[in-house]
Amino acid sequence: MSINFKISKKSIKSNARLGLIETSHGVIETPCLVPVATQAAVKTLTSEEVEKTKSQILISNTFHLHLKPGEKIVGKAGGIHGFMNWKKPLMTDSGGFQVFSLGFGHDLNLGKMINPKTRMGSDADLQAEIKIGSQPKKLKIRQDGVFFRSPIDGRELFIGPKESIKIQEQLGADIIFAFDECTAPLADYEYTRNSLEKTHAWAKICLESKKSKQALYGIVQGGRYKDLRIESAKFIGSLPFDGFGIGGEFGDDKKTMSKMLHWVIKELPEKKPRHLLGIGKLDDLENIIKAGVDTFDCTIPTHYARRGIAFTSEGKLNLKQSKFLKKQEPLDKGCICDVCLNYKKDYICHLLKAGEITALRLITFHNLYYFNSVVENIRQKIRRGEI
RNA sequence: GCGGGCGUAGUCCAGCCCGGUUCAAGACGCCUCCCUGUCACGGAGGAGAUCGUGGGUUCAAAUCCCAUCGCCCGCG
Repeated sequence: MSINFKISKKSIKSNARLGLIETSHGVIETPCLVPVATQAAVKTLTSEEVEKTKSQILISNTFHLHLKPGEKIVGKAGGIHGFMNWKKPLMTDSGGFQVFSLGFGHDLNLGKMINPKTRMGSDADLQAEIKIGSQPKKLKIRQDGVFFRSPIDGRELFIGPKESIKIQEQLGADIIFAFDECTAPLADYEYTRNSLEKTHAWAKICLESKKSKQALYGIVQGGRYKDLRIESAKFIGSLPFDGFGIGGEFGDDKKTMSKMLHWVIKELPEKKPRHLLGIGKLDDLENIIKAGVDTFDCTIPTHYARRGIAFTSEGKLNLKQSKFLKKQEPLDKGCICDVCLNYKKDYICHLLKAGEITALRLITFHNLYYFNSVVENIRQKIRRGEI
């Protein structure tokens, strides 16, 4: 079966809504965080442990699994579900983000958000705008798809909409995404428009080439340009997708993000689920949900955990700081996750300083549980009509 | 007792032989910040030594000389 989306409540104070996404691997309560399992693993945790963090669905990556171990291996193992022993729903990202991250993102050393503090490039890079006709150094973006260079052995490989769908069909996630070009934040208007046209053409090809019963989400792009965002949302929204991803950049502050999401979400069909790709700092969650986002994936809880950062009701804590060696208290006083019930900051700080990977496991577990709890609370607030 | 080696930031150590744009480099550690469709052990920045001690040579010494203390290795 594909998926079935039911909206159980719509807020009158915002665009927030409560819903259920039914899949053949179970039901997801939305709004919902989608932890990232790029290579068919939430880094540091087993699938059983991830389940204990109240995670409902994971997102894996087409590009990475295609390279290693290859979709045939995963397919023979019963798809990603069987391969990683994850019994709940799954998504796969299409590889579209890698068009950006391995392309201009790599060249200009930038992330999806422009953050001048961390831009390490030369002044020329800082000024650079990506103009129409320009190509990333390591890959070729063509009308029919993208020539990548394998980060593993350097060989060239081609992924376009057909290829991405075919791979995703073998990977077997419940929800798959159309192949897109995630536009770089420094792309100028003309580049973004041109890129958008490719993403739109690819969206149609993805719909046409899909043979499975997996749910397929189209992806809205358009960069920071209002007319392009609206145009993209109207176009992608008019196609018979099962849901919609919203990709690309969203400014670097909450107001901009909300504003940009409103442009898009207003144009998308009310009755289909919306997934915000790659967004989800703790501070973003309530905003994006109020804007009408149903699901969103983000590496923040897991990635930051591996840098020793724990998210708590007191904010984010850098557990590597020596002061935590003196704290005999859980990461978060109010948290009832296995880690907070059993371990204290002093021990986790020690493990980090000693380079023990157990520290990363404990923080990853807590962060996921904490994020999922925060989202659960937001669902409660919507249910009670508070937001 | 004799001969040899060593003594530079919290740690390991570069520089000394050809004394002056290195009055001090690097690594680890420490501190702060950064990381939004993934990158465990990453990026940026910062604090920290006046070079064992005393004296001498010189315009100028961590770098040369003398003495002294401490440690190490051989020989007695």
